[in-house]
Amino acid sequence: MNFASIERKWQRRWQEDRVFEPTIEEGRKKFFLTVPYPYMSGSLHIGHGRTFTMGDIIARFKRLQGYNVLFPMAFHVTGTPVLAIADAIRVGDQRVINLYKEYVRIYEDDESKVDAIVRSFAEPENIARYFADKTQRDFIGMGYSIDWRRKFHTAEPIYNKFVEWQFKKLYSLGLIKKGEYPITYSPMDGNPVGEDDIEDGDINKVTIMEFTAIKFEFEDGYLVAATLRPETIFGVTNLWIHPEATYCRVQVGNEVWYISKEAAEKLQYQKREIKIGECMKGTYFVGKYVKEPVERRDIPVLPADFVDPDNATGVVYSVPAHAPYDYQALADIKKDRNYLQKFGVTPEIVEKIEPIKIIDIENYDIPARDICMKMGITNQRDPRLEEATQIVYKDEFYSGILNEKCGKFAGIRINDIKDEVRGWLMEIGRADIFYETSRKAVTRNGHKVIVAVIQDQWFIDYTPSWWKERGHKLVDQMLFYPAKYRDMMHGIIDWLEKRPCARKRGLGTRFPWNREWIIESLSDSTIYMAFYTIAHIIRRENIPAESLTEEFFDYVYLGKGTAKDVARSTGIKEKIVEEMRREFLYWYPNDQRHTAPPHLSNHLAFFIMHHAAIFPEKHWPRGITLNGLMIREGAKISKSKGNVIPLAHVADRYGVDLFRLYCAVNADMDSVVDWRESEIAALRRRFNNFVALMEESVEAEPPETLGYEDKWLLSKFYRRLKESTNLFASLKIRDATINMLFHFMNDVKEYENMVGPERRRKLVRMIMEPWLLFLSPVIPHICEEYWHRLGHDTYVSLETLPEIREEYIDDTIEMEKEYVDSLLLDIQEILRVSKISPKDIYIYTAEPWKWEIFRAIKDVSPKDAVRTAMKIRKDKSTMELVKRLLKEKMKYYEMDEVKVLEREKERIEKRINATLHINADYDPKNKQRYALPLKPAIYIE
RNA sequence: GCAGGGGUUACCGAGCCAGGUCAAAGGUGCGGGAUUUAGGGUCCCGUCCCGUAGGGGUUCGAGGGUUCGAAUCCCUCCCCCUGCACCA
Repeated sequence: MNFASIERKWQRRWQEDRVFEPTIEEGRKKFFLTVPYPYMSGSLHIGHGRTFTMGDIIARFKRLQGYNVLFPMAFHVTGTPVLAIADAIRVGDQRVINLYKEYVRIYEDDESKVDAIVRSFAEPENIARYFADKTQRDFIGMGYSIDWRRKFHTAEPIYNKFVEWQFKKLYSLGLIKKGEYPITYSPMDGNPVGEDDIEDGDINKVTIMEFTAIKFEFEDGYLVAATLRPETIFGVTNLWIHPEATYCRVQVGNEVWYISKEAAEKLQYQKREIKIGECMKGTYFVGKYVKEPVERRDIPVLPADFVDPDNATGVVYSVPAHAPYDYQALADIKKDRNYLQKFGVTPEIVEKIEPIKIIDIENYDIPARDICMKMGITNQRDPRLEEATQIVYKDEFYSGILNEKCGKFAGIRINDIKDEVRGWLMEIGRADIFYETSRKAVTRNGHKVIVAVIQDQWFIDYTPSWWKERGHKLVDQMLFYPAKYRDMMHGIIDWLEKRPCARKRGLGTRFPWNREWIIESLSDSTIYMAFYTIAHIIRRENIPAESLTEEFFDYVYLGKGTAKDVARSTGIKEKIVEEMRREFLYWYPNDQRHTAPPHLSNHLAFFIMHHAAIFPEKHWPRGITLNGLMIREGAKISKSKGNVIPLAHVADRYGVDLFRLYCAVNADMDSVVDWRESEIAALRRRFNNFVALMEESVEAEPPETLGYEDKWLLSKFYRRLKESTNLFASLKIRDATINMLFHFMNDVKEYENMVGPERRRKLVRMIMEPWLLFLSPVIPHICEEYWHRLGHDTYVSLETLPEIREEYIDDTIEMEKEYVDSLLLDIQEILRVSKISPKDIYIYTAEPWKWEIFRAIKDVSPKDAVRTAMKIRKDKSTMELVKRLLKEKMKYYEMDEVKVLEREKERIEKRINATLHINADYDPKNKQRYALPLKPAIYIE
């Protein structure tokens, strides 16, 4: 059977018949499901596929439940990556060109065509358009039930107008602010740089460190040392400076700072009014004295090689009691008198320096000294000093307490005091902030990356309490699955502060109040689900972007003003304006947003907050569901690992239904699913078995009368159908599918063993329709195929859930089967252990009095069971019976054991190949006395 | 560091939130058998240890505790994974 062609056939027919293009039907319940649109910097792979697949499975299940389902999709192109790719291709970056050729080859065979297409990618629009087009094809090829009429991409003018509207709403609520902000920046390029622009930025992230720059009085100004541990200022004994590095006199506002040349250059990008004056070698400072800011003690400036002029200010202050580097440098210098003399420093200056201990901590005396001795470090160039620093820092941070040398901060834990010390130093004008990158970084072009402070950065200010309150309220009202994410979302909302919302580069929407800025990509995709409700009408009517004014959106989304006025001012027909308003009112709110957990702290938080700010409560989103990521053979899927499988290859290499089934079944929604070839093979076998069952029954006639075994299978089927319907409805898609597919297929196997394949064909035919219906959300193509081969001319994709035929669910029949099965198991175990080859098997059922006792104690607590039983039949054997019933944990069920055994006699005999004797008088080992109700005694010869 | 998640019988992976019916689903692998089976298919049985009668023993990262009873609840410890903003 060629699954790929079956899949394509149904996908084509769904498209042709516009099966997934819902229209509003007043009075019919609707369900509006969204999955975040993918970013179009390349083609998608199976890892992305999991989320869209789960979304589609949910959409399809909701249709089965009778909802009018809208499941739209669009494409995200906002931001710098697409732009950066276009730039790289334009300048002939071979690495990028090859990567994109790989992408394009997924879809094109002709190599010259590949070349041409990739060349066209020099224009970013072309990248967006090409991959949007191909991704749509991929999605159709995955069988997703998407309404494509509503698609758009985020650089389109009509979308820009929508985003502008959103920002105007936020602005009028006072949520758009302007201020300073530090970012990573390339002075050579004159641009901010993001992760994508930095060499190895994705592997080794560059973050921004906030150093405290502490000013030590020196000559006409300050020698400025930078630190990440401002609280150690109380223990300063000297400064370190690199003797060979260049330092400059810098005018900072009305102050004079002495810092390294590199630092001075960085400072130009961090502060206004910086003037770099004359420069000098580090030796100029060596041997001189500065005043520390707390007690204004004079401390010396000493030379040290470990100082990096290209890190922070290039000046370091020394706290030998607590910093292993400082301790060791001091020790080295004390040992090497010649070194000092080279710089004209008298050794006595150094001799006098003793560590000043300012932090009390258990198990340490002088922490820096202790750790150096413990680790055997004897030289300031020892690389283990880094580790030593980490250890001391960690211990001090968690359990260290500032001692009496620390003035008003004495007695406080480091943990709690860091920022306060800095605040205090800044207040008294002795400290400032100096930003530095967390590691040395260069752009992909090899240009240096520094931290710059943007002076007029636009922010969205998430701090207003009214806004957070609304956000929390929204979160409380919505469904979260898995539920644990609700608490997390509350935490995220609390944590949100100001967020830059515009950049100078990239594709997207221009900032309404300053056209030089582009609205940043996560800020432009917060409430766009609303845009889906009208996008197809905008297209159908060819409405120009200029008509999509603030007034227009105010009416359509918020009901402000009148359609008539909007029509007059925009030139859109009043009827059409009304239609869009109706469409929005019908579909909104977004009932469920399905995505993956990485979106939680960014996109989903903004999604919630922006809805909370802009829309009335009745249009707040109703639910968020999340599935875990997909990995492959235990490893993360990534281009750099070379283990990517494009979505476009799924159909041919695996089969779409198989992929969907894997997504549904191979892991719980919230855990990681591992795409492993060995598991796929196993799943394929079982999927094929299912298909074979269908194939063998599609032409069969259902049975005319029902026997005991038939009733058993029907009971199993409808019981599982009932369970699985509930499981699915509560989003336990995995459990529902396993139950309905694998567990039930095992039932069918069992059934076939009892009745043979002919009968099985007939019986399966009887339940084929409900079975196909139920499985259709997960494996829609094969279900559609057999649905039609059964003669239906509707689409299984538009059907409703099968009826649960309660009349077939039969406890008695199932219990009787379990009874016989457990008897068989017992017999087989005896045979295995005793190694007898049986000729005759004697079964002794429990005597009536045992049943009487069983009945009597079925609802009695174990404690009172014996007493209750003894009232009925005062005998030692009664007590023994009760004890055994309790021990075996026998569950009460009324049954005529003999009748069942007589009925099943032949089957049991066939199964174990021996003659069965029921309650015969022959009982040489006196076994009957061991018989329990529902657990007969057995004797074998 | 902060936050979240996890460690289950050869492997993957359920169960644990609502403690007992859990030696612990299902699959894979492995062993045995069946099928007029010859290449991987399907079906049955077994797969922690012991056991010539359906039974017993020891397990669910380590160590404690609560309970008549814990893989499941509480505490401590060890190990692993993910996210932490201006980036889509």
